[in-house]
Amino acid sequence: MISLYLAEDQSMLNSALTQILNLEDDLQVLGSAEDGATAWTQIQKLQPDVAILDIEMPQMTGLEVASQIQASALKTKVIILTTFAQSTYFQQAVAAKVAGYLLKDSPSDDLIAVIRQVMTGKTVYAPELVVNMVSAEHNPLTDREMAVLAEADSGLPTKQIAATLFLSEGTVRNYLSAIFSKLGVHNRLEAIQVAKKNKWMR
Amino acid sequence: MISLYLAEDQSMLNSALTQILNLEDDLQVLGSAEDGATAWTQIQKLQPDVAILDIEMPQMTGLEVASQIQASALKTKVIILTTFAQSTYFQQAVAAKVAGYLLKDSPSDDLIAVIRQVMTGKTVYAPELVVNMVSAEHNPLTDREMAVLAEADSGLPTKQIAATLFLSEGTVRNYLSAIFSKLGVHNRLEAIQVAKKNKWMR
DNA sequence: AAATAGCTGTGACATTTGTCATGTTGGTCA
DNA sequence: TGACCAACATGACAAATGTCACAGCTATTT
Repeated sequence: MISLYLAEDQSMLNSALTQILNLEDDLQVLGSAEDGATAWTQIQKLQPDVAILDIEMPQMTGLEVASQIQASALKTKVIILTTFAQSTYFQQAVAAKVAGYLLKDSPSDDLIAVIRQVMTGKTVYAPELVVNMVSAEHNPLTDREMAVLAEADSGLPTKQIAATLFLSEGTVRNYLSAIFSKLGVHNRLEAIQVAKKNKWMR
Repeated sequence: MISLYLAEDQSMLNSALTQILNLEDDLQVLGSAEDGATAWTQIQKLQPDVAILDIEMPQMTGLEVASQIQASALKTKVIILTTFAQSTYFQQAVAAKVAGYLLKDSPSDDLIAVIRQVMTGKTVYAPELVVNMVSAEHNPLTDREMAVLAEADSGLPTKQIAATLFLSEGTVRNYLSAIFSKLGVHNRLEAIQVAKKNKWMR
């Protein structure tokens, strides 16, 4: 019997998955949560064989919970279950040594299959991710440039950006100009869009 | 026996719901799709008692499918199942005379309950929506202003906006200026953010 | 030691953006 | 009919933004 814990903040999916997982003879859901913090507390208490974690949840992300599990050397194996194939998320997940990474864009039977596989010691990643990894454009912007762009994203004018980052206005304009030429655009709005499309910022 | 059709583009949820709905003695899922277009074709063919539709789907949104169903005078009742409580979506759904509007932020048992209720002729809306409706800020921008803002959102400079909307540059700047003063901001980026936060645009 | 890359700055300039006053036209509503 | 508002426009001005060239400083790499 494989014991499970499920953390997923979308109630509809949470309850539906809990039910179908419990239908399997060899699977048992010990509990479920709709936010990361309660999930982490419960996981420590229940010590399930496998924790199925969504990434974007209130209070604590699934990735944070995964890191905690790893840091505490629990025997619990982690499967990340998320919507998007963002390579940054995936990289963090690999860093936290998760046993599986599955997209919500796969049928529920896949989840069941993955659960059984990780219990045999295998590591299972959604194939979409590996493809995405290699083809992912790498961010040409420097840390400082990203910082400036992030401020610009909140709609601040040059003066405010300069103030919050302790730079001169000229420098901020220079950074923005450099960003534009690197990204092949001519204004802040477009630059932000390109950066978001490439998942360099959210 | 109540016959159902399910349109939901997230496979995980689609397959999980299909399974648990089929577990109920009085419910039967005739089929399911992951995009609006196939859903609409299938619904015409199968004529289910109830169609459960996600809104954001490839090819055709759930709201479009709902309108088609209404226009064709099918006996199929529609339940919209979606993530966010956006009042614009909700209003469109009401306009399309849907029988139910449920958030994914409710457990799957609620869905089952709602299915049975709409079959008795009731109309069921998630309570969160009614609350949201009254408290929702209404959009102070005119149609034309919205059109300009939409173009601005794609990062186009004034000249391009003017060209695509067949306006003079001055008019475009005027509209933007009017928008800013209505929204209490001073640049495009902020205006777009306010508009999106208030769900006036996506 | 030299080359490279990132970080910071200045100054000057052209262009774009935002503001304001003002006007015409057409539709709606009391 | 008169008041009002949306749509569209011009012109003029101030402010913000974007571009370019140039330069000094500090790490890191070769």
